[in-house]
Amino acid sequence: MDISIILYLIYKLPEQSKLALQNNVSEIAFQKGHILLKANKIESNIYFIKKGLVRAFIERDNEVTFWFGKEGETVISMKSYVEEQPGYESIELLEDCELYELKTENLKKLFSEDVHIANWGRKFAEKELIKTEERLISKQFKNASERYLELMKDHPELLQRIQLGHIASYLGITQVSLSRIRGELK
Amino acid sequence: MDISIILYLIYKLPEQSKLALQNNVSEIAFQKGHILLKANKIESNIYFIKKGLVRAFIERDNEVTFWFGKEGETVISMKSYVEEQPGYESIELLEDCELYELKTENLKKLFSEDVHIANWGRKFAEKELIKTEERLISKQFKNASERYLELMKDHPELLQRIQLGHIASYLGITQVSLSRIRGELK
DNA sequence: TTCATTTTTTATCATTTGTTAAATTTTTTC
DNA sequence: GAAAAAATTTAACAAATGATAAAAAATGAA
Repeated sequence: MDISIILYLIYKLPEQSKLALQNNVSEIAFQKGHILLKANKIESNIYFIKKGLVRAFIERDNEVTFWFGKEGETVISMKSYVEEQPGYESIELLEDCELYELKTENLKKLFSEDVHIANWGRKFAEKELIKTEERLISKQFKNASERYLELMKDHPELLQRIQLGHIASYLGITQVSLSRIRGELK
Repeated sequence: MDISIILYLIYKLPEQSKLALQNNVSEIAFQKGHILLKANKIESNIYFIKKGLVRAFIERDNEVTFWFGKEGETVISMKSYVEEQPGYESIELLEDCELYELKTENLKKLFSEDVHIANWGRKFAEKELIKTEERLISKQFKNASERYLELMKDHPELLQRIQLGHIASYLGITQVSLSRIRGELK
């Protein structure tokens, strides 16, 4: 997915602002397994996924996957980006990826200079917020089985591309529980 | 809490922008029990809490409280605000409240005109996003008992001000389970 | 292909949380 | 302050999910 489309899907920018933003973006590729962002570190870049698939995970006693990103999505350590503090998540590439890279330092400069880009940044945060809020509510209302069906309905392609251990973790259950749920659905 | 402080806690604005924003804010008071925002409705105002306490809840088969707002916090139907679509939550006043009211229509006009206010709006969404993300992660990592202890630690005053049925719902468990957890902690 | 490794499923038992109903405590109203 | 209403706790049993181990299936490397 081209960068101009990715930016547009967040918020339509006037031509000049769009170019100003795109001029700060460079292309880069990494292989499956690469760790793109590291936990407990202030990250200085954000990425847009041109092609491929990644996951965000947090490690404590166990490891929990809490986000998947595919083509068109933004890879970001939110805590680094918002508070300039070490983030809690690492990002691992689940497939070979082509990415667009943007230095947050440059982005923040553009935010202060260009009202359209500031509103683009606002829309980005707002849309991410809606998605996160919907997941929180889903978790509050639905049991594991219902959340699995919801994922199948909303993102069926992820089930083809991601191994079930990660899916289970994302759903907030163990892999064994997910297998049981899948078994019961047959 | 005064409006100037509330706005400042989100993002420091230059004097002129601050006044432009404050000029669109009016004061209003409602009694405990009042429904400030209604689910399935496109809401046209947002509110800042000067004094008092509110909850956001969603009704389906059962009713789930998923947010509490106290002095200094912003009351908003995020779906209305971001997507101009009917929101899923209602807001009920848990105490008599003094509020600052702001028409989203006016706010959006200011976003397009004033880069500082656009960045204020960006920061607002970003900070809400961090809070929501942290709750989602807490839900993924911790069991009900741990989440209760976390709430006691981070917001002890809420436990004094809010009845346990709402707290249990917020934690994602039944009131009976919460009582059991409290009993075991003694 | 064949063997080794990884992923997924199945089974068993333990723990957590839900459901329902009743008892107790607290708050509100008169 | 007494009665009524609302909120909280307790108890008993049911259902969902976790933990551990082992079996089966799928994938990858030589």
